[in-house]
Amino acid sequence: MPRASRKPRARFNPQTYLDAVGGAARSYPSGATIYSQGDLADRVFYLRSGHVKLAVVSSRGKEAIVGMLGPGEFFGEGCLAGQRQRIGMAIARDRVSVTVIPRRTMQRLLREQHEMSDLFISKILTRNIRVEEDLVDLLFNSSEKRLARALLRLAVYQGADAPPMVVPAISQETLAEIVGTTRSRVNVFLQRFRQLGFIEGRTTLRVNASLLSVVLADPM
Amino acid sequence: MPRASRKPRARFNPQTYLDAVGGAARSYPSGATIYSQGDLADRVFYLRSGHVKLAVVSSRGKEAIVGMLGPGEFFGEGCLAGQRQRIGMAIARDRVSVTVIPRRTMQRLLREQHEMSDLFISKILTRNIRVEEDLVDLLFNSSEKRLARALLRLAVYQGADAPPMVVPAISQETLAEIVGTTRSRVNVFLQRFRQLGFIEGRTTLRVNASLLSVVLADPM
DNA sequence: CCCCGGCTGTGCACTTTGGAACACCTGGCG
DNA sequence: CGCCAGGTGTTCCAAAGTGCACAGCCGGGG
Repeated sequence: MPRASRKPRARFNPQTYLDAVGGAARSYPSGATIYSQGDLADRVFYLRSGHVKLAVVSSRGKEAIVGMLGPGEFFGEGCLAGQRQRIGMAIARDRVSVTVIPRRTMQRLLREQHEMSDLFISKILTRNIRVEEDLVDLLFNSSEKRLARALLRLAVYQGADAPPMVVPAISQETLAEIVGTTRSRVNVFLQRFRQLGFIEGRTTLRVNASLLSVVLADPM
Repeated sequence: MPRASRKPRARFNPQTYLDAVGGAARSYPSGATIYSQGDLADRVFYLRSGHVKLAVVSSRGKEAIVGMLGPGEFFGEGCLAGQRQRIGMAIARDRVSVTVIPRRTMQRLLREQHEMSDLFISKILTRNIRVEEDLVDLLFNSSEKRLARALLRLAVYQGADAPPMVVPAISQETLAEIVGTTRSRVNVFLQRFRQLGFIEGRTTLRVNASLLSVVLADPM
């Protein structure tokens, strides 16, 4: 193989390798639980299509969202670091299809396929950075700013023409869990943003990114 | 080499490999800044001895501690995921010696040395889990519980005889930054813990682990 | 021996947040 | 057509947390 080329991983499809080692395809309907807290942790998942939320529930019922993943991401990788049980749960947010790789297979794959391990490391590091960002966000910013940040992150660029980005329908309840606060609070802030013209619409809301980011800049 | 043996990484010294690729040794006095926010991110550090704190400062001066590292850990690895600038700072907490590896060298090393990449992945995943724990801790628990948790984590087992573990001298200010609250608050809780007999001593404080963990179990 | 800086002990006013309660809308379904 | 479920708009109060101010303690250096 031409591994002397300068950027060998410009387009690399991990699926090929995962299939080659016999990774099992599986799919879940929206809302299905892929694994839950306490389950045996002995495989890694590769998210082929759809979206997955990673959440943890506290002893007193509250739920916190620690990650929202899209296609091409890995999850359940804690087992590679010696974790025996899942410390959180993975829930399908829409129709999801994954490839399941047993722990040892994944370990072997990471050793034997450079590109695979490159990709994996880079994904993990990126997730790591993301979680750290969330941590400092939580430490530094008020719920209002965190909500603004979350909205900006959730918003997707809708074609080249429309500047107002759009947040794919999400309940205030879920927003609250992402931001780490209560629904009533989210509601109040959303209202405020609406009145200031930062967002509009009810279920799927349109976001004026440049306006909304004013909230973040604001001293307090 | 006998790589057929079942547990090849039982004792694996990464330092050998780091030296082999020309990793530069460097050392810092206590309190020195290893890198700071905004610096060019083009190398990875391997912590040979001493302790390092990873912190982020907000636009309004507050400082948050996102990690406390000990010997054998990597840091500054964000650059492997395409980060151009350091998003936080690394400070030596005592006399520290590190090995510095340029980004590309590290990437090559990770591809070519299985054990290296095994080790690295496992370290990164562990850190990841740790940060996620902190995140949910912050979301679920009150400052009091977080402080209790932090104390338990900081405490080190002092020889086989003495059940009371010991927290290596640390200022209330730093504790506050770790826990994510204010010093006055930390002070109050420490006082409370003292009165309940959970801890004793002033500068380096002795911790009664089993008693202190009562705080964590407590409903509220 | 005294002063100074750094850490600790404490009180207090002000803000933010959580949690719960209640009315309202809207779409689906019998 | 009326009911129900699930999400939304709104309000309120007590609990938790922040920021600040000020006093005390303690060790080291002039």
